[in-house]
Amino acid sequence: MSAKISLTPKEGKYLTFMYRRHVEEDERATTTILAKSFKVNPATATETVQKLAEKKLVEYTRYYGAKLTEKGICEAKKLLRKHRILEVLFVKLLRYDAEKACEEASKIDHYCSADLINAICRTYGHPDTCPCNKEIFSDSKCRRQE
Amino acid sequence: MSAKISLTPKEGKYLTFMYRRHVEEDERATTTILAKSFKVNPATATETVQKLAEKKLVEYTRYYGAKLTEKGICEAKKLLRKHRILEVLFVKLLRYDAEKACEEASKIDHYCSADLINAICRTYGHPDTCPCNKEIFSDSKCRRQE
DNA sequence: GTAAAGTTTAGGGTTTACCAAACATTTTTA
DNA sequence: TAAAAATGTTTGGTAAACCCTAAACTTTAC
Repeated sequence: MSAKISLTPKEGKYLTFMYRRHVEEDERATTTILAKSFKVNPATATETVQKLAEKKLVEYTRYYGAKLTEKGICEAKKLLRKHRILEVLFVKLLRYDAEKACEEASKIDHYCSADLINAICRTYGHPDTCPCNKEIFSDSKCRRQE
Repeated sequence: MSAKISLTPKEGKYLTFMYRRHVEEDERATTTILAKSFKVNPATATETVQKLAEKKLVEYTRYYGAKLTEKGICEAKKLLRKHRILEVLFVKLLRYDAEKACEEASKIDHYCSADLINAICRTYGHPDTCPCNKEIFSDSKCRRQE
């Protein structure tokens, strides 16, 4: 049993943002980039990254930047799964366009239980990509409970 | 233009709880009842009710209890609409039972935009009751944007 | 090697949501 | 009806989540 990780909504947003950099770009996110992206003061970004480091979700090197740990990657994937399954729901059920789907998903993804997300996932036949063609990570509990 | 009301998640829960008492029972909610329902210290319930009173959402009389104002009823209905539309979604789309649907709806109702709720409402043909047969209040913007 | 750019620290601030203990009011009941 | 019991409020905290400015420090690029 690993200690349960409790993420705040904002921490979750940082994590998913960093995941994208991590896999799509050059591996690290500087606090300045984070600060600009989230429109906050650099000091605030530093603070949040340090919180994530305390929780062992990122490896943080002062003046250099941060990089997700295995644990961080795992959490980011869980969140991205939620986000992307919600996007699928909004596009398929409500005919939202990808952008609007993303916007609405962002408002609630953090608050949705894994159970709820899995139920949606099953309903749509375990989609493997979101409306903008990004991977939807799988959850071992999802197919098992069919 | 009336000043925009900003409700915290907890305030929203209090408001909807009080709405039920207001229409289904004896019109007032004492702080003790609220404290018991939300499993908090009576002092906390008093504090929250006072916040709602400041926002003119309830009429609060010390040592007696609180009653929703027109504005409070209006806000409560907006929240209950969100909650109940989500319940419909979870029951119809995911075959959740009413209780589980309620539980999951409670986690996200506060964060869902009126737009999203209306889109779901349209998809299900403007249902007028939730899975437990309670009224789903209408939103004038919902049918208009068909 | 120094100046500019980038980053962190220190010290605050606000809001939300709690609690315990002391106090005030209302209700009950003996 | 007066005192005890139940109810409700005030006071004075705590903690977490976000956010900021200003000053100090480190890196980088000339």
